[in-house]
Amino acid sequence: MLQRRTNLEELRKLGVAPYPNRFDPQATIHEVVEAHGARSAEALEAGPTTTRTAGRILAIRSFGKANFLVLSDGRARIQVYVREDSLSPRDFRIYKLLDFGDWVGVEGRLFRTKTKEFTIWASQLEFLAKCLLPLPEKWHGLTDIETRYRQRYLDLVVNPDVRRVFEVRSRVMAAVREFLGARGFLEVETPMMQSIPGGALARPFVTHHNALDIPLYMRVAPELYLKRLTVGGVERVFEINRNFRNEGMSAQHNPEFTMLEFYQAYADYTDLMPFTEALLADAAQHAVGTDRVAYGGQTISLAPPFRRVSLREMAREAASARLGADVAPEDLRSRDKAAALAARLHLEVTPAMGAGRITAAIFEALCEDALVQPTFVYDFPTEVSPLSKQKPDDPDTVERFELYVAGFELANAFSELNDPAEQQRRFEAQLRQRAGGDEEAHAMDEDYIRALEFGMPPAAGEGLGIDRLVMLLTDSHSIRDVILFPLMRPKPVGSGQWAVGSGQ
RNA sequence: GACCGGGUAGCUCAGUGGUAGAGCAGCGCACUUUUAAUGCGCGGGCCGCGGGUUCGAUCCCCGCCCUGGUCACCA
Repeated sequence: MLQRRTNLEELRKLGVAPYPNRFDPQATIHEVVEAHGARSAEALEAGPTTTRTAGRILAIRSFGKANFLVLSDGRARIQVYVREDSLSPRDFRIYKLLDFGDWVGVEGRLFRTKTKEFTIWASQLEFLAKCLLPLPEKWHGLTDIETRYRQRYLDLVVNPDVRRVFEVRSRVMAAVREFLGARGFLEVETPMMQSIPGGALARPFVTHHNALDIPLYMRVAPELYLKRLTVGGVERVFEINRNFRNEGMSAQHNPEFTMLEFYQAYADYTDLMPFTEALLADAAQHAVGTDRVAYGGQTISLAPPFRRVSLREMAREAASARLGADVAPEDLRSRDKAAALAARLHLEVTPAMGAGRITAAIFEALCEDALVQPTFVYDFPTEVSPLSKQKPDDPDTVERFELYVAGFELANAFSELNDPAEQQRRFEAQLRQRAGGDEEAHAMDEDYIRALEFGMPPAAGEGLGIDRLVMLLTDSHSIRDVILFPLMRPKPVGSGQWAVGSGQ
């Protein structure tokens, strides 16, 4: 470390700016490799090509008069051949002061070494920035998971696969926007700070606005605002942005996560199933070039159509299988019978839980993990779906589905409840659950009721977890692997320790 | 929140109740096409923090902090 500072001072003495303001590359390293990396030694000899590029030094190999640098632009790497008699005395003195991790620009002719390595024969060297701290070791790299998340920049420097994950993520976002835009959906941004958090059953983060002296909540979902927009006549609308939920963290849960929500007027939940299939197949095709993805040693096919099963039927079958006895559909309809069934399955049931919540709990406990290939689980109990529309012939059931893939929930969609009186009753039921100790129960939102009273067209809406989709497409098994700066407990930058992540 | 594992050099990791170890990285020298370069030499540590047991603790005991995984809740 001291040596690096000494080298920086030596550069200054040479009149070399250790942090110059700009450099003019002709091409990125990635572009140079793309354009010329396949050319043979003879071809490079016959048609000499000079290039000018820049990157971070990932290796220095010195052999007396023959010296090699490996530069990276974060996407590709290229070797640079440095010899004293090809450079000006100034540039060679710069070379002697380089450290692993420094940023440099080079200009030179492309060729292949005796070992066929594609290489730039440096004729000019520009110093671009000093790396004062040692980078992780080149062979084992950076494997400490905590440091990888806290100091993602080091992870990106040393682990090339990490860059790929975030390139996939970027393409997923672009493909989703393109898909929806092409179908007439308007992208909007709605409040992330809300005075009444709503649209999902979850505990919010609380903050405070000083000038208004009011509490504000970080949104748990954009749902109620997007539906207000359908009231306003925006027939197709979507938002991709962060939601915040003040709950536990796990391999599938980060306190802030990115969700796509979209709403389509005049449609119901059955319309969204083929729509979702097409959206996912398209996103996969654009992001990774295939709709068959490897995940945890299994192959998951995102090719339509996906399997469809009713939630009650799945819960009933799974309970029957677990108990080795036939469970009748009625056993999930009455509260007493459902509670007795849950007890036999060793599931915890609170007094506030009705037959619907118990059925959902049975499904989650027994069925979720087994849903590896994409599966639409449809027809949820009304009790766990305060914003969904009931089936015309069955008021205890709503028109709702969740899409499960690889054992986790990827999307949640339903025919939107647009009857203000019924919505009022649902909110009141939620308030009773809240009074019964359920902190995730939905709050009353009178302005939302009023909006519905102005008339919301029939519509179907869906939320889709972008982080989880990226996990699926990149074979990532922790949500932290697809979020650049996942939340970490703040940690001081101690002696010898590196810096902190987003928890700072 | 519960359970299991981890915290030793910049990085990756060994290790022991009695002066703290390796590889890589760093520094010096040699070397004109190497690529985990090689060879020789040299530096480098509150062994997570606090207490206890002990003549003596990095090691044993207790507590705490941080962290990875699993489970519970959630998308």
